[in-house]
Amino acid sequence: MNEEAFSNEILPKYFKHNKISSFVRQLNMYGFRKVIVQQNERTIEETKVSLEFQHPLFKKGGACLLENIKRKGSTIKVDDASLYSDELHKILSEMHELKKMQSNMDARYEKMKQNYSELCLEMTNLRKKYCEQQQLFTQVLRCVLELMNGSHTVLKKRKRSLSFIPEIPDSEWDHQYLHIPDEKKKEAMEILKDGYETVEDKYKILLDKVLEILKESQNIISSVDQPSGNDGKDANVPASDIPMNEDSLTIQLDLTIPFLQEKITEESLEQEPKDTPLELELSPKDSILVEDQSDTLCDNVINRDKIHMHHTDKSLVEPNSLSWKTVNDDFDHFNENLNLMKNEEGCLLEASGGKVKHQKTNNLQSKIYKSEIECMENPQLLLLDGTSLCDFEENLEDCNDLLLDDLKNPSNVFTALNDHDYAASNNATIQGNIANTFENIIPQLPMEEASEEFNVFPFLFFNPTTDMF
Amino acid sequence: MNEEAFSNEILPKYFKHNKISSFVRQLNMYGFRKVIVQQNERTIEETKVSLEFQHPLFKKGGACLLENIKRKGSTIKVDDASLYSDELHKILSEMHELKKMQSNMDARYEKMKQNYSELCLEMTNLRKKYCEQQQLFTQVLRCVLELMNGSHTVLKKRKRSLSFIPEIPDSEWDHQYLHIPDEKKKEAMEILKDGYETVEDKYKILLDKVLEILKESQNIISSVDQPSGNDGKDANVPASDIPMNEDSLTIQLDLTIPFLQEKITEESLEQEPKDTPLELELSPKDSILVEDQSDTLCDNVINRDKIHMHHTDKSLVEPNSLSWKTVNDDFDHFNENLNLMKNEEGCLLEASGGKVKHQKTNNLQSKIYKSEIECMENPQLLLLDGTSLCDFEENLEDCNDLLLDDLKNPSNVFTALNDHDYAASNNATIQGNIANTFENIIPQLPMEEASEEFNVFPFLFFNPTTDMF
Amino acid sequence: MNEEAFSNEILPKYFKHNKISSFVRQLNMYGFRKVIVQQNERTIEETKVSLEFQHPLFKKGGACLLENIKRKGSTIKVDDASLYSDELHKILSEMHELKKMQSNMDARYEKMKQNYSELCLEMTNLRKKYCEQQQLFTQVLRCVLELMNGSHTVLKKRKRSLSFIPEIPDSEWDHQYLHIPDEKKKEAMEILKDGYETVEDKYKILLDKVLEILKESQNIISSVDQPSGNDGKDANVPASDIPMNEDSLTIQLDLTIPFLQEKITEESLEQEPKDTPLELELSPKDSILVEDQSDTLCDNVINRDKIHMHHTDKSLVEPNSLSWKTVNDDFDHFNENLNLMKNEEGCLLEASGGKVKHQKTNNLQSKIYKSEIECMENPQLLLLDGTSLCDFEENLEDCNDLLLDDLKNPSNVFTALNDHDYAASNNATIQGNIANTFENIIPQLPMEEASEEFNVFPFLFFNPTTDMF
DNA sequence: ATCGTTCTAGAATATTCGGCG
DNA sequence: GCGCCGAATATTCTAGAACGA
Repeated sequence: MNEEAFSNEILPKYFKHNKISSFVRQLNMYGFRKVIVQQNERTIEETKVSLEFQHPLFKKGGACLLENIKRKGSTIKVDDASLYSDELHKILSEMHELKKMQSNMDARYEKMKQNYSELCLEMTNLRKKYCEQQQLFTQVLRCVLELMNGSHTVLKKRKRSLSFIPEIPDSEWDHQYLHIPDEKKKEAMEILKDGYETVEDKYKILLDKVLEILKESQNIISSVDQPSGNDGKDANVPASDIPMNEDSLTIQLDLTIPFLQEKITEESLEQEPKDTPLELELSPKDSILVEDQSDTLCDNVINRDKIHMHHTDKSLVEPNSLSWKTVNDDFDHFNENLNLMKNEEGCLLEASGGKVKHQKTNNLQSKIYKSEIECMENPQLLLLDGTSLCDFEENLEDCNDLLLDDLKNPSNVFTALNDHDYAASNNATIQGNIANTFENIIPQLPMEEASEEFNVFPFLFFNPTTDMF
Repeated sequence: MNEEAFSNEILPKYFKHNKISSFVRQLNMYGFRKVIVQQNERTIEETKVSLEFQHPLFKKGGACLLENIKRKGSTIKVDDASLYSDELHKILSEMHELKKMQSNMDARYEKMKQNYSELCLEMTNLRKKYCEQQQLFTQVLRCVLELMNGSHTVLKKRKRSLSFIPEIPDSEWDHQYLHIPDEKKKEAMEILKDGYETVEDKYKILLDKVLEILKESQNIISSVDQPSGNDGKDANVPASDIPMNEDSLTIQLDLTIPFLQEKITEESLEQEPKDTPLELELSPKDSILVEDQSDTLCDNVINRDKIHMHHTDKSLVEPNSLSWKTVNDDFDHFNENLNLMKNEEGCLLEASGGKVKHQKTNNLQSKIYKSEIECMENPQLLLLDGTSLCDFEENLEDCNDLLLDDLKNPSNVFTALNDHDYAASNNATIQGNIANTFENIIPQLPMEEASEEFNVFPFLFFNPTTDMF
Repeated sequence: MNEEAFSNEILPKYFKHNKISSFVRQLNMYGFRKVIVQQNERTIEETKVSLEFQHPLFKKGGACLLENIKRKGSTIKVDDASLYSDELHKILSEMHELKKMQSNMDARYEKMKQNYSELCLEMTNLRKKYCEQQQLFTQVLRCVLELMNGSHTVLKKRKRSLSFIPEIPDSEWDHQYLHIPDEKKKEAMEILKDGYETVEDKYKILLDKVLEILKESQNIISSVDQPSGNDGKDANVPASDIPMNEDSLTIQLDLTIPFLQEKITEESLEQEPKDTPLELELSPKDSILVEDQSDTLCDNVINRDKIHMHHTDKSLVEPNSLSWKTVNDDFDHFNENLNLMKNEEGCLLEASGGKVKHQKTNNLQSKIYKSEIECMENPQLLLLDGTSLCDFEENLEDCNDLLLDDLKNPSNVFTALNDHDYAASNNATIQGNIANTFENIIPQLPMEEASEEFNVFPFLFFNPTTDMF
């Protein structure tokens, strides 16, 4: 009741202080609570000095319970704030992780896309090459077949017109080649056929002549019985009226066999020098292949590819641009028709942004205050601007457009191919992600020496650099 | 009833004030409401001093209910807490969602990457095959051309050296080939010509011999009968002035024509059995097609593919490593030069990170509470870093551009290409994306039976397993 | 100094209470702080009752400063709230960002996947084409080799049967070819050899006959001088001992030549109509190509492609459907075997939903206030349907599986094709959307007329429309 | 590391004022 | 003008925090 007396006299007996506040603090710390008495029950005087505390375990005669009166641990309250804070931090860290993962995925996606593009390039290249090869193959086949057919045709024509006189063959040949019109690519076959037919024609001519000679000889023989003098008639038949004896035949056979051997030897000798450079060129290729199996794929691939394309494209002849011309006089200027065209292209990138708007509603107050509607009600508007998610397809379309653009290029396929590769590598260099390395095997074989006198395939041109037609 | 007395005497007993308004405020705070009486029912006096409040739980004899009369308010804090809690939980759940999505995307990406790698491998394989094929083709062409050229060269050399009766054949050849234009690379033709010329050489040798024999015989005849000297004039014209008797001629013609027919017949007969196995080979293939329509695609496809690749790659001969040698003495060791080289490559993927910054503004509270600045004002800056979203399309664009470019090429990229385009457009029409369909032309022909005795192409080796060269 | 007096007399004058603690609270609330004096500087008495507070703006004569002494607002709470709110909003906005990015990535991934699938299709097509080409090439090679071999074989047979002075050349040939080792498939060479040998055979026959005739004539001559009768010894030499007269010979030649001429005429006439349509088909194609260089790529390309496909596919010869028949009599009905087959398929994607539940408990209040259960509990349910993001991989996997399946298929390429189709259809059945359409055009073209006398490539047929074999 | 002491702050309620309908 | 409420402040009790024992 007497606050001052208590603080000054009693408190120092048990505590190091004489402050009621400190004592109250300890009471609170141990769970004691102030007893609030109704003022009406007491006098104003009493009210003033009310200083009464209570504890559920602090009862008269309950000494044993006192041991359960324990000091309140600290920091329990910290839980709340720290809890929220903890959760927030957790969330924030998770968010960070998610962001990292997303950016990671983005980067990977980019790499993937780049790789995909490169693969598309590869595919396009390969398709082009395939088409070229197919064309080439087709042309070669046509040539061969036409050759076969041509010889056959010639043979037939011969039979009709020539009968005996061989002048016609010449005109026939001319006729044959000059009149073979339109089929841009039948010449090959015809040439081959002509080849056969030529020999066959000669065979027939020989037969004719032999027959003539035989007739003649028979006539002579008969003319031995009854001599006749019609030798001069057959101008086109090589006169072989000189009799042969067996020895001459033997000699000739001896001649023939060496000839074959000689021919084989010649070919062998000629072949070797050709093959040797071929081998020589192959070895660097192999070395390239070996050294290309390095780890840094990107640049290697790009550079190698460039080189490769350079090789191939520049050296490969565009079959379509070639026309077969029958050159009678001079074979030295076959190369004049070569054309090498190039086209270059680029890429374009663009990006647009987006934004997100949002609001928040707090209508909890209304829930809490029973009868009060004053509490604010904040209807929220959460605008998710999803447009940024749109327009993703455009790029793809653009991509396709580029592709189509490439195809529309009126220039030949080679140029497009090279340009393309260059652009691709360029792109790779710029964007920096090279994931895939393709092996570009670019065999290079020595160029075959053109012989002055020989037949040219109508549509085939040999590329000495790539050793390909 | 007595307002003044109440405020001055009663209120201070229970409160620290003596204001009725404060007391009313407390009444309101605890849910008490003023009882409004109709004015007409009371006197003006009564109206003035009406000071009556009521509460649903404040009833006579309902002391127990009083504990349920609770103070309103102080809810703001609680509101906040629960609100935050709610939001936190929302955020956490969303976070979970995002994590799930990301892991999902990661998995998909990994699969995609795997698929892409496989596709890369495919592409590499195909490119290698293409190169091999191209090389093979080139070598074959070279062989053929060299063959032609070789025979031609031989022929010419012969003609130049022998030049016996050479007028007609020479003029013929010259004329014929001089009209063939100026191909830079005439080797092919020369090779073919060589082949022909070989036979032609024989023909010429035969001719020579025949002429010699004829001359001899004529000499004999003339020496028998009446020696004449005008036979040697027409050196190149086979003299047929020698009469023949009917029998010999008839016999010869009979021999010749049947021979040709016989030959044809032989071929026809030989050909048929070839075709029959062709049919036989096709039928099992069809059965395979039928049975291949199994459900478990993945493993089947993979295994089959592996096997297939195994076939092809191992069986294909590396053309470059082959050199053609004309072996005169021993042909048994042609295979020693075979080399099979393989190169393998892979893909690499990498990813880099990015980040997004953003802030948010919440100024709604300020709008609601008129004059109070307590309400939070959270100026926020929401930065959408869109760059991470940018530049995604470039690669795809490039890629697709290449592809489309390829397709658009007006040049004769071949039917296959066009077919492709057609399919692509069709697909595009359906799905709106470009899906390309290629035309699959897969010719299969029966294997020819190998004859025991035949010439081997210098660079070609046949793989019995794959039925390919 | 006098605590009790102060509280009982002064405080009530200015406050509604008389408690020093309340006053101190207010002092603290307005920023006043207790002045702590060193105990050694004061007496114990002083220490006991030290009750001194200070404020930086509470100075003597500084009345004007007092207005700056402000109550510490209940701002802590607001601060907290806004802080949390801020963080929450940040988190929410970031969440939105992440979601956007994820959906973005999803979209891109889908595009990528689609592109990849298309690329896979491309790859498959190209591979198939490659195989076709390879097969074609192989077959052509086989044909050529067989041709060579065939002629050789024929020659050999001839030689064996005729063997008139041919020993040396034959042995040469034999030696040359017999020692060529074990190439399992020498048909190509044999075919070529056959070609040569055919002529060579004729040459040899001619030689034989010439020799016979010469012998005969010599015999005649000798018989003129000294008749002898040893003609019948050579059984393998066609007997030509029956004399002929000139007329019979002439007649026979007349017969022979018209036959050949007739054949030539037939071929020429037949050839031309073939070539003409070829040209006619080519010209429109070219025009199409030219006009395809328009800007609107997609549709143009598509249409062109359709047209082109029409061309190519219908005109390309299906090798499998062709069997080589040596038709001697009628070549007019080869076209009847044309077949055009197409298959279309697609893929389907679908997504299903799911949900996530979670709750959170907030019992912080209970922790703080020992006996109070005021703490709120706000169970929440947050449903996020994330399952829609699942199952994306299936498509890609299917795609790759198809591809790999295709490649691995040990069976021929046709099976791969079929499997592919099957897989595609299967896929479509499972996933239900039509994504990819394959066009399988298997063109069948008429067979070329085989001429009776002239070697036809056994498996190759020329397509005049596409100008390809 | 716990507890005690002291000062300060939190928390709930109380008082007062002003405003809105 | 009245009833009710929001808001600021006041009062009281309790708790946090720093420092020392």
